[in-house]
Order: sequence, then C-alpha cells, then structure tokens
Amino acid sequence: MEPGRPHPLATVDLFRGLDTAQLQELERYTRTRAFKAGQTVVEYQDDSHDVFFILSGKLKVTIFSEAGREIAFRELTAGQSFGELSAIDGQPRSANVIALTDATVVLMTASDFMAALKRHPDIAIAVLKKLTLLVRALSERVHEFAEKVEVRICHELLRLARDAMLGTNAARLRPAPKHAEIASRVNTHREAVSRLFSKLARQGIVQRGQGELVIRDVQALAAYARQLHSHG
Amino acid sequence: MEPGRPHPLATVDLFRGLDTAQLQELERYTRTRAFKAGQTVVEYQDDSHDVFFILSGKLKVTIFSEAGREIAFRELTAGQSFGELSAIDGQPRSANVIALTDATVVLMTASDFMAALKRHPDIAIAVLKKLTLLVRALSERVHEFAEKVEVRICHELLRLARDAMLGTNAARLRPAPKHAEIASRVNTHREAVSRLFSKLARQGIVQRGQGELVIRDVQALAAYARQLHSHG
DNA sequence: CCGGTTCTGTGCGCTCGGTCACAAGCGTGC
DNA sequence: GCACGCTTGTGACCGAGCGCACAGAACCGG
Repeated sequence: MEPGRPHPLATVDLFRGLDTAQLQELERYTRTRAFKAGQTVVEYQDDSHDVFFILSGKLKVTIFSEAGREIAFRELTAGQSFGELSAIDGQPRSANVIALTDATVVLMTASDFMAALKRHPDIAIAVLKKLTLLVRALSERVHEFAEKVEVRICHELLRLARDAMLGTNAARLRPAPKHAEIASRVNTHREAVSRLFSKLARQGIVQRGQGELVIRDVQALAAYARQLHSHG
Repeated sequence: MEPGRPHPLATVDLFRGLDTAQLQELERYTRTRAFKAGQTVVEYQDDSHDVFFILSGKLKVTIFSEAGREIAFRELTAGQSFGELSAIDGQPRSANVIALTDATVVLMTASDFMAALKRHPDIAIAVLKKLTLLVRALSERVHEFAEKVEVRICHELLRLARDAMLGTNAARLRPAPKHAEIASRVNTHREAVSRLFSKLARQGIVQRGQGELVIRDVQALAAYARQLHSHG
C-alpha cells in the first residue's frame, strides 16, 4: 500500500470509493488480458459471463440486426466496464465488443463479481446507477421511435452536441460524424440525414466545415425539432 | 416473530431471502398507503423519489408521448415494486402509475431505500436482476423498431403467447387483447393489427373466439415473422 | 499529382403504412 | 328485445420515407 502510487484498479469507475486495501483484495479475483486492435473481446450470443474492466485502450460495442445491419453502438474507454448484464442474469451476451485500439482489460468471473457485489455495497450501487442510466437512455430511444425521421435525427444531433458543447449554445463535432453512422442509430438512411443537414445549413443552424460539423444554434435546433413534432 | 404467520413484507419479491427479523427492521422505514381505483400514484416528471411495494391490488404503468398518445404500459400486482429508478438516480419519474383497483402499497423514501440496499446486499442484487431484465426487454424493443410493422405485431403476439402457453405450441389469450392496445405497444395503428389477424386467421395460425384469442401454432407464427423479416 | 475509394448531395419512383370512412359485430343496461 | 357504445373488419386514398441512381466532393496511398 504505497500512498503515492494508486492501485491500477483505482481507475475503474465502479470501484470508486474503495480504498487500496480493498482494491488489492479484489485484484486477487481478476486476470489481466491484452487485446490487439481489431480483436473480438466478446461476441453477441456467447454464453461467457465474465465482467470486464478497461485499464487502457478503446473498445467498441455494436449490435447488429438479424439482417446483419449495424443498429447501434457506443465506445468504451479506460475506467469503463462491460459484461455486467450476462454476469447478473446468466443470459448470453447482448452485444459484440471489439477492440478499436490495442487494449488492456481486467476480467472477473460472474461468480466472483457477484460475490464482490455482496461484499462491497458501493460497487453494487455503482452498477445500479449505471443500469439506471441505461434504462433511461433506452426508454428515451423507445419513445423516440414514435417520432418522424427528421425529429429523430435532430434528437440524435442534440445528443451529440451535448457532449461537445462550445459555450452555451453551440457545439463543434470533430471529426464530423458520418451521415450513415447517425442514420443507423436512429434507424433510417443516409440520405435522410444528408437532406436534413442541407435544410439546417440553409437556416444557419448547422455549418459543415472541413472535417467538422458545427452546430451554431443548439436552441434553434431543439426548437426546430419541437415544431416539426407538434404540427406534423 | 410468529413462525406460522409470515410478515406482510415477505410478499415483496425484492425482499425474498430476508428473514422475519430483517423484515421487521425494514418495516420501520416504511409507511403504508391505500389508493382507490383510478387514483394516480406517481406522475410522469414528478420529482418525488419514494420506492413503492405493492401489498395488494393492481396498478398500471403508462408512458405517454408528448403528443399525449399512450406509448406503452405494463401492469403491476402484489409483490412487485416500482419507483426504484428515481430513488437510485434522483431524476424525475419516468412514467405514470395509476391504481386499476383499490390497492395497498408500502413506501420508503429514497434515502432509506438506498441505505437498505447497503445493509442488505440481497436486495441490491434483486434490484440489479430486475433492472437487467428491463434493459434486455428495452433493447429488444429498440431492435424491433428496425422491423416492419407486421413483424413487430407478430413479436408482440409471441410475447403475449409466452405468458399464456397451453401445451408446447399453442396459447390462449383470455380475455382477448384489444387491437388498439397491441397496436399502441408496437407503435402502429389498430387497422394494421386487424388486417394481420385476418391474414393469420386465414392461414389457421390464430383463431378468434368469443372473448378470446387462440394462437393455434406458435411455431408457425414465429416462422411467419422470420420469413417476412428476411425477404422484405 | 493522380487514381481509387469512401463519403456526400439530390432527384425520382414506388411501396408501406397511416388516415379516413363506413359497415358490421358484440356487450351491456334498460 | 332494442338502443347505445365500444370494438372490429375492410376498402380506398395518399403522403412520408426508403431505395436507387448518379454526380460531385473529400480523402487517401503512392
């Protein structure tokens, strides 16, 4: 327990709040693994049940429709974790995870993880918070499908903007998100995104520069969505 | 602690696994409330954060789109609980809950609930399992919106069938679910459901009797959905 | 700088499915 | 039974948005 040098597991969000002694004890139940860029970490429908904690690198979670179309994804980086769902309910994995860059992860078996939850209520609560967030995000998604395509795209843009604010009413997305990307997340097609962007650009709400997308007026974008939504 | 007479809180699913002494201790943090049929228990966007445990009666959870259209719902009965999300993350309520029948519930403040989670890891794990189930159900929903209307309706039918199986390949839904009901859950219109039912009835897959709906061949229904899905 | 590849912008036809309209069932209460 | 309301079945219309096609722009690697 060296005070100046924090334990490596201290970077894991779920373990925030544990002291070094507790982390050392937890570490006994983990194994470290390295993945090369492009390698698959877990595969959809696998029935492995380990939980993973990312020490370094960047991974990508994807879900494919049965037709093979990519439906949604998010990126994971150091400090984040994944695989809790299968550990908790024993069901097969709900998504693919592949390494985007070389990455180091630490993993724990389902039963060791569940035991850790019992021993350390703070971890359990951290997982609860994580799942709660997920539930709310998913619900939002479900609601959104009641909306028309343009509204959904606007919402997705607003979500992207939220994480890249630049002042209070503007955001810069760099690198520019690919249209096909956005489209697939809200379950529509590239062309729809392209057309909407043109419209928004004409109104000065967004601006496309080299390799970046600037949302000049977040308020106006939200208003645009609201107005589309209400009248039809 | 009378051995023959179980504690009233023992009926609550989340408290499965606690002994009578622990239940008595928990009870000190609860208040009991009675609701009359039709009364609102929690309202969407409220910022109350209590957790509710149903002792008796039937409640209904609904979510409305901003346009006021009912999007989805589920029913809750004795033993189930609700309100955990707001207690865990402190955000406003994610849905409306109204009493369908007269009902008795027990409630706990958010902070008492969180404290209980810390003291009783089994409760925390029960909540984790519940949320995990929810996440999986919601993900399934999100995926489904990539499908065409008919496929979505078939899937909804299959879900209904799952809870009302009659042998291995048939199910009886009684009372018959209303078409408008099913339609709103998969985000479409009464007419679409009506038309699909006619088609399925012509193929002998389902059968409409007085006040009930019989799914004669669940396999065939699943196959029908799969085939629609793959060719277009 | 050139040739290829991937991404973007836009026009157009066609299909799915949302909407309207109306008739027929069914249940309930009087 | 009859009248009323709620639910269901079905045809016809029509608009949103998907899919296709193709041209231009941006982004490589060499």
